[in-house]
Amino acid sequence: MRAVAVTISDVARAAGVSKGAVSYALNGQAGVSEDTRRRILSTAAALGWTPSLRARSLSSSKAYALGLVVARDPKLLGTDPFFPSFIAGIETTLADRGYSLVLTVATKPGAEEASYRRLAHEGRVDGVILSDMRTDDSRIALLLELGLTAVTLNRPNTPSPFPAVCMDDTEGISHAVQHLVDLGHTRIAHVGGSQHYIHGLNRRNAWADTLQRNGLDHDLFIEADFGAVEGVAATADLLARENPPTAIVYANDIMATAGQAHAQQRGLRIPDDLSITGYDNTEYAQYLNPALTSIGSDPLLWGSAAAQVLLNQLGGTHDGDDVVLPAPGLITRGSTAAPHGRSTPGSN
Amino acid sequence: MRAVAVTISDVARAAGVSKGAVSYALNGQAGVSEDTRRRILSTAAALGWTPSLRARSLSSSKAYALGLVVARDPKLLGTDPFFPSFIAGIETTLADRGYSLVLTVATKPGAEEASYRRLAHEGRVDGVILSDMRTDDSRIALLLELGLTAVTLNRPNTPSPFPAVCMDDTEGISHAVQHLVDLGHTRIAHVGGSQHYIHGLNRRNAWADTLQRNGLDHDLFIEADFGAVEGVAATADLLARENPPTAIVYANDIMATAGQAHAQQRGLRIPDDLSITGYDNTEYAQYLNPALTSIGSDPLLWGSAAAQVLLNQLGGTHDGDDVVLPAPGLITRGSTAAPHGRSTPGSN
DNA sequence: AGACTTAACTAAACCGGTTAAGTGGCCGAT
DNA sequence: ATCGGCCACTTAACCGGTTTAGTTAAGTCT
Repeated sequence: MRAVAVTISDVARAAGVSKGAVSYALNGQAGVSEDTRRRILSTAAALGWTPSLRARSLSSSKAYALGLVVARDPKLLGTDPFFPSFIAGIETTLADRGYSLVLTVATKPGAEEASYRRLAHEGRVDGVILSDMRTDDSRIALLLELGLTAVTLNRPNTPSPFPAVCMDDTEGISHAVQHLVDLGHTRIAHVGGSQHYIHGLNRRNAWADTLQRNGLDHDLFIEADFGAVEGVAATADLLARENPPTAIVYANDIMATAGQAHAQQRGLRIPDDLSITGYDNTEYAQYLNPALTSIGSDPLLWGSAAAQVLLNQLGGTHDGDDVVLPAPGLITRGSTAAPHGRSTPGSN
Repeated sequence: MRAVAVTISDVARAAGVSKGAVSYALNGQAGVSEDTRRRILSTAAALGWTPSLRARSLSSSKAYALGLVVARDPKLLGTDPFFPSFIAGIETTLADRGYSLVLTVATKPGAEEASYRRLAHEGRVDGVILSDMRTDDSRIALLLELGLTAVTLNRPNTPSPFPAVCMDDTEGISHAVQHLVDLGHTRIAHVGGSQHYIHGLNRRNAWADTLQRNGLDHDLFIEADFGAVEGVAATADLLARENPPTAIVYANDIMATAGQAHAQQRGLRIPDDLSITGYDNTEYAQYLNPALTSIGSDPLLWGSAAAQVLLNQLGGTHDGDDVVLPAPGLITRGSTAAPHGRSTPGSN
């Protein structure tokens, strides 16, 4: 077998110093001369020593890990392309800094709070990343109670002591709506996500504001849950109205995809009879028939940035400001066109 | 502030015993009488004491965590609905047993091995779950070298000392092919996933075997990478042939979706001119136009079972046998029908 | 030259558990 | 009665780091 384990004592002995000196040298603290530090570090390297994470954890009361609690209805879990990429982004930052990610999935209502409590109580993590912010999000108070540091994705609507990493939802939706208006649409509906989510709310507001700026009504709104089933129901509701929309802006690609299929089954041609836009620019969006106009966010970047801010916050080197990432842009594809095949008016 | 921390010493003092006795009582070991054990445990409960994970980790050389390394091309990461549900399944088992999941995402070639090495070297985890088994999978030797325990999803093709949790791929594909044969198809192609994966290989073999059993050729095979882009390319290749297939069995829903859209853009009607089947039964599959016939696996169950087996293995209570889960079944939808609108022949 | 800092270390306590080794009391066997 | 053995504990070492409280030698000030 290989050398079982080389400890700080082995290094100290080999370098002819005390354990304490090795610790100082390792952590870049005062207490050893530059010469000695170099000597210690080189003998450490020669012995192939790395400090034990566990021992370090115990004596320094740190976990060297971050937590992410994903709260999702089991049905919606597999559909969202956000998390895998987001997590990959987190990893790119963490791996470099010797941190790990502890992931928890909460599929039942009470499980989310329990997860945070457990992570904090067991000391599994030093901080958590809060995604899917909700209005009056109870997690902020919870984390304060638990003494966990955090970073939030976008700024919550309640006072929060935690830094936020922001990626604006509204710009993309505004572009989508304006794009439809420019094409000549006047009855533009919105199938939103749950309005308990800040981003659900933001997207709706951006839709409404842009319509208002163009002097159009924003009464064609239906709230759904970001899932395909409710996306279909909302679409059915809208299309059954006396004066149905000629375009629907969906809050994500899943609902848009489901809505598009439903409209087609009803005999509508897309985009001629109905224009459709999504959000997320999922991989399959471009392979739908017709390909889906969507808004392409960057979860990888978001994850990487969030992890960085949180680590800096933990290290005390964060300046306290929110970090603002570039807003996702509109990707125009075949699912949007002028209503009833009319050509684009000269606006824009 | 709340009580800072109650330690084993506090409990020992309160119960009038030594630290050791408390430890014995906690871990159900011999060394204390039943009466004393109860007394200790009840004072522990009264004080709200839970043993420190960190201290325990250090002295018992265990991490109380499992690892999962997801190796994926960044482009394919968001598309696969498998992992979120799979992870949720793992969680359901872990949470009950006080374990946590450390997740790593490896997007670059060398990163996967580095991840395993890091998890082992830092002692972050006690064992790992190996998914996406490959032929001659180098991870098995790697984990043996690193001294990590593991469980594999399906049995690898090389000797492996680790227990496997199996969910048969071949049955679903056989059903799909037989279903198409029964509808009257004779030229049934397969767009497979990467043949480096055992499940890519299995699905291809199941397709070929079923055709052979029905006296049909199995020469219409193209290997792709489970991604949409290569799915389209493979479809284009097949449809451009002199004698194109009337049905295509894809190795997953993403490629099937992309292939379907491509065929439709070429002017083919589905299912009349071309039948299509997928694999995974993704959420959006039923909302495609037409809805996609697919094979519905159960990642949640798989994750939960895998975690259970691994924990038992770690605890020494696993019997060493592989666990076999029910094989996923075929879900028939609108994307499959008799070729050229002919009615189903009388078979089956 | 003596008092006082300060740099560069060492020794030992500490984090909060587990566990090997030791101790006293009770029991049955000789 | 006495010895061995076992039960129910206690004591203390240990896991591998961090950190506080010394200690020593050299330098500074007056």
